Amino acid sequence: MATIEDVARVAGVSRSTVSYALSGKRSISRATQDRIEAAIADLGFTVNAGARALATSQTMSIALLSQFHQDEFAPAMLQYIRSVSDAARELGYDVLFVTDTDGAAAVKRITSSNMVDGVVLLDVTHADPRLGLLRAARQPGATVGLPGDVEGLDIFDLDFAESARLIIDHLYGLGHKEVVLISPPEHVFERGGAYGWRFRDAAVERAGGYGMRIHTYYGESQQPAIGTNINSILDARPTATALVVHNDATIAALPLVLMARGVKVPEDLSVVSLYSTDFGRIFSLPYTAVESSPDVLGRLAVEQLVRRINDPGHAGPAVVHLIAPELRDRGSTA
Amino acid sequence: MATIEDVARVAGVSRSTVSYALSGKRSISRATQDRIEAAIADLGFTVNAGARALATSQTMSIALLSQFHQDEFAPAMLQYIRSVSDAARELGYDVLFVTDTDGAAAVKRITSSNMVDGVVLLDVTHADPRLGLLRAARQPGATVGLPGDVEGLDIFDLDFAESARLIIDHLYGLGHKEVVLISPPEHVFERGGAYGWRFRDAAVERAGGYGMRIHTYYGESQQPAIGTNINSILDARPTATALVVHNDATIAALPLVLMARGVKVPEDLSVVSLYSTDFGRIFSLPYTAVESSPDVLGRLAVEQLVRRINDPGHAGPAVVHLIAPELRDRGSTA
DNA sequence: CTGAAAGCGCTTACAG
DNA sequence: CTGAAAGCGCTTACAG
Repeated sequence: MATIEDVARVAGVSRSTVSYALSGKRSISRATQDRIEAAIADLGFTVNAGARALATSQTMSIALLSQFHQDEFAPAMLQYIRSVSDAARELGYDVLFVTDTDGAAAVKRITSSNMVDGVVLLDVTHADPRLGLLRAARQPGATVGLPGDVEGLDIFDLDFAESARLIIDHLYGLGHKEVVLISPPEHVFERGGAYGWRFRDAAVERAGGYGMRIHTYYGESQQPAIGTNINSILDARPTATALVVHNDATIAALPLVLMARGVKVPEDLSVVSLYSTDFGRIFSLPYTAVESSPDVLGRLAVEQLVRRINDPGHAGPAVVHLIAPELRDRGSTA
Repeated sequence: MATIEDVARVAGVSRSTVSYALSGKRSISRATQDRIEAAIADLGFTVNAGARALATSQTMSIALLSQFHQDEFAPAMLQYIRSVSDAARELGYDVLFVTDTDGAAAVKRITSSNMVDGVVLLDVTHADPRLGLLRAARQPGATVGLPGDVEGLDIFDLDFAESARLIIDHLYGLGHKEVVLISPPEHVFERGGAYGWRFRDAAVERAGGYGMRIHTYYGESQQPAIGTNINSILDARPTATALVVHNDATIAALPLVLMARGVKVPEDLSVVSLYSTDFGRIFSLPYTAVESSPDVLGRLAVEQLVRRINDPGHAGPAVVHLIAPELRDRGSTA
């Protein structure tokens, strides 16, 4: 493998001159520059990333920590992973993808061994054990997901409370008086999946303010329980005119269940949900829904993280950015 | 950040002794060992991964290259990514997750800058442009997916031809005489997605040998084209008694389409497909299918890659491992 | 059982 | 415009 030393020798200059020619951090004569470039091409030289990282204390990599919970529905996850990965590359960073079961230990391992310049946390829970270790790390951290304590990290998430209000407002505007809400599985709540109760509590409060009746249920995460669950909920609430689904696995299974029951949307039942356009396409979902914007969230987190990496201290106080929900009307409400 | 130098000073020994205490590569007296461990704990020392990599020429990372084609159905992908990531961690390797649009350039960048000890390629096509660069790299490479030229790399894939035969045999055994096959989208074939024709050609040949009629069609990759496509195919072949689906997006949408048509499985139509158990669960698919085993494939690729990393030259000639298909009977054929 | 020193491949003040 | 040298934080022959 050619090193900078080899390039220097072939070009007849010093190592430092080659290094500066590479970085452009000082001016080099035309002739020297040309000889160096020729030598680089001849030798097929590429900078050794590890050596550069050691010398500069910059790895040009960020870690992406993802967790795979059994009670979570995987298809939505890949969109966050992709958006983080794409955004990172655009900004010149590589991505260390970390899926260790023990996320807290992974944060410690990755940060203390200096493998990355920053960390993005996905699937953040209310009292996420990874947060403390990330705050203690010398690298900056950003999360997708709003934890209970936002201190010292840049937080990005959809505004789930506002999403719920937007949906209730929409249904109220259409004259609905009795609504059913299917939330994430109970396990998600127990685990501290705050998006579950942020959405539900806001929906209940807003509906109450309008004098609407709202019945809330936990959803399931696995078939065949999902189908059984939907059916028993609909059986129990025959007078409800609208169904709000805040649960990926449930909304994915809904078209089939409703067709089997002979329920027409929106004639017999209005349906509103929360998912990304891509997710909707994957599952052929025809429902009006709040856009969950995984692409936007992943990108925002990475951009802010890179800002902190490049300008520690000057990037301002920690940010909590809840993006405003948008309702995509697909005609499933009436 | 504490360095090995700090640990040495606090413990009152030399850097080399600390290093050996860490690696266990030479024996250390009990007393010295204890002092070193105490110093490490006091200082919260962790080895700097980059410095170690520079000194040992081992990064303890592998690259995972994934491509996101528009005509491919994303949900299946995450399972390969997960299995590679999990297997790598179990073997002590971290994973650099690379999703650059230009995969060939990414292979070059990652390998020539020495960021990883080996490379796993996902979504490999017949004449994949990444292969040449990976062969030219000094790091070993493994693929999930069978390319046209298998030279110099370890290849892992499902035996799609045998999968097709298994399915045709199964249908023939049940007395079917006319079968429809929906393949991956035409774009996948054009792009060199060899699994498409390996499956189809074997199915056609085997069916021909049995005197069965088989009608082959390309599937679609996006709604609403998927539904339209399925309906027009079924309309065109009313006398076919079995449907073989080798297409993720199509099989995911099939239950709804069949229910809408009032087609009962297996009474009116037998259905056989090819997907993983997890995939089937996500889409609530009730069909008999060949297990695609993403978890097994990802793991095999990583294990072989690590074998090569640890024992270059002695790990034997390049391997082409096509795993034998298994049919999971879920009662969707008669 | 332990230490001093060279080396991994870069970058960057310091000097001229 | 360019070079010699120190330093990033480790590992590992070489010596004793």
